[in-house]
Amino acid sequence: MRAVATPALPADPLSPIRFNVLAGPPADGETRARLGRMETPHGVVDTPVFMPVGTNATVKALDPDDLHEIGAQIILANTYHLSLRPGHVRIARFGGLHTFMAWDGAILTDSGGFQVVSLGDRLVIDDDGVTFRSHLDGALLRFTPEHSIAVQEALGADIAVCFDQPVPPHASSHAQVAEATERTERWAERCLTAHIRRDQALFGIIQGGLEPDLRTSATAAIAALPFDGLCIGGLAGDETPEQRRATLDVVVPLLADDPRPRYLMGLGSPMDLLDAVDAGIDMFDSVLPARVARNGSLWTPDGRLNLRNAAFLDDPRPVQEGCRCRLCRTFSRAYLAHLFRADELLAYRLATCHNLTFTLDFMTRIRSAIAAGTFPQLVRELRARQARNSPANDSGRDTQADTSVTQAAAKGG
RNA sequence: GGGUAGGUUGAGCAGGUGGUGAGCUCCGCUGACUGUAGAUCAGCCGUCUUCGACUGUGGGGGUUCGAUUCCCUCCCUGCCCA
Repeated sequence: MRAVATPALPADPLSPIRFNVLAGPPADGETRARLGRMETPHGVVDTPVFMPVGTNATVKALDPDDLHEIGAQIILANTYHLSLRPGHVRIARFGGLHTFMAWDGAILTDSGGFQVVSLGDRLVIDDDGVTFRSHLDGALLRFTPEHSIAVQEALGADIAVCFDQPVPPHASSHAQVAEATERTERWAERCLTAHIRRDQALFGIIQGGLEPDLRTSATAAIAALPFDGLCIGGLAGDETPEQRRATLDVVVPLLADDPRPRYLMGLGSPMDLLDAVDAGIDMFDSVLPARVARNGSLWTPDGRLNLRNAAFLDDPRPVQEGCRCRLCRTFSRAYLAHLFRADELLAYRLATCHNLTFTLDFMTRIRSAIAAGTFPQLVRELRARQARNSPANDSGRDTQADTSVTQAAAKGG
């Protein structure tokens, strides 16, 4: 299959981002994990990196000071949501997303393509673009690759992303996957043509579902275009970890000689991140840690705590012993449990601070292990711990086991 | 003391004017969440031997084949008048 591999492009000297692999995968092939450093117009991003999601120009419940404290170097915002409200033109009048939301770190905007899937039945897709109804007021809207790029240029993030058509999540036939994948390839070229801002990077998106042949062709097609980075879409859905890994094992080797960052869209649970880093991914984003935090689930090395459970009402301990976050530094489990029951807003901020700190510290530990050449040991250790903590018949999506597995990682950092 | 409206599963209610009251919202319990229409959603929430069964409409009594419903009486609560 190496024959299909994309001819390596030289790094674009005009690219607004500069990505360097500091520690590449060892020659023995035990892992494809790599340590990187991405320079953006708004600071350095150490990879592998997790990007907190701030759909509406805010990481829900947090402000930029919180984000800095957590250690966020780059966050994600959403083209679709911001174009509807408050409107990208308005944001542009305020000098762009960075000044509007007072965030001086890096920003990546998602293209709105994901809404094509998440807005489900309300849409009609044709070769030119997507027509659908606003989730805010039902107004009929149309997104095309050109429109998405125009909005993203107005928003002015450091990195824009191509408008794509994610593969429908459930039981898609090969023909349906092929249609979405090939359309995404055609749209990628249109996005590239439409994108003119020189101070903004543009990433292409590889689709292909779980079909090896389509992933192969999509990788070749997208990697052949002069993007600044490559996204892998459609892999944070309802597939199993094994299916995801198998797909990454198709895509990433084709990019072995490619100098650009690889971004797996939508992944966020600790074990999933570990596996994907092992498969050679550099960038991630997910709503998971923040959403789960708002709903009362706190990630710790010993597993996941649901702070709404009665057991925590009398628990004087911090959520996680030794954690550096705002919550654990100061407050008890009992206090947080009380805040959740009383529907107090502070609960959301503190819980979000914790889960994002946990996730970013986990990434720090991963980077340290890669730098030290001990990443394979880390993977083995955490997988063994997961196997120990979950019954043999485990489905592989047991979050309890998943987070408990990160104990060693959290301790190390 | 007189009048009046009530007393339904932790709370608040719906329903029921003689023919099988376990229905709702809170509270409570548990689970889920992966490029955010999500501070959301789902299940449970009288008892038990839980695909079903049983009990339950303030207490007691009466009429009746049958009472949550009709009658008597007592208790409790709100309001009005003394």
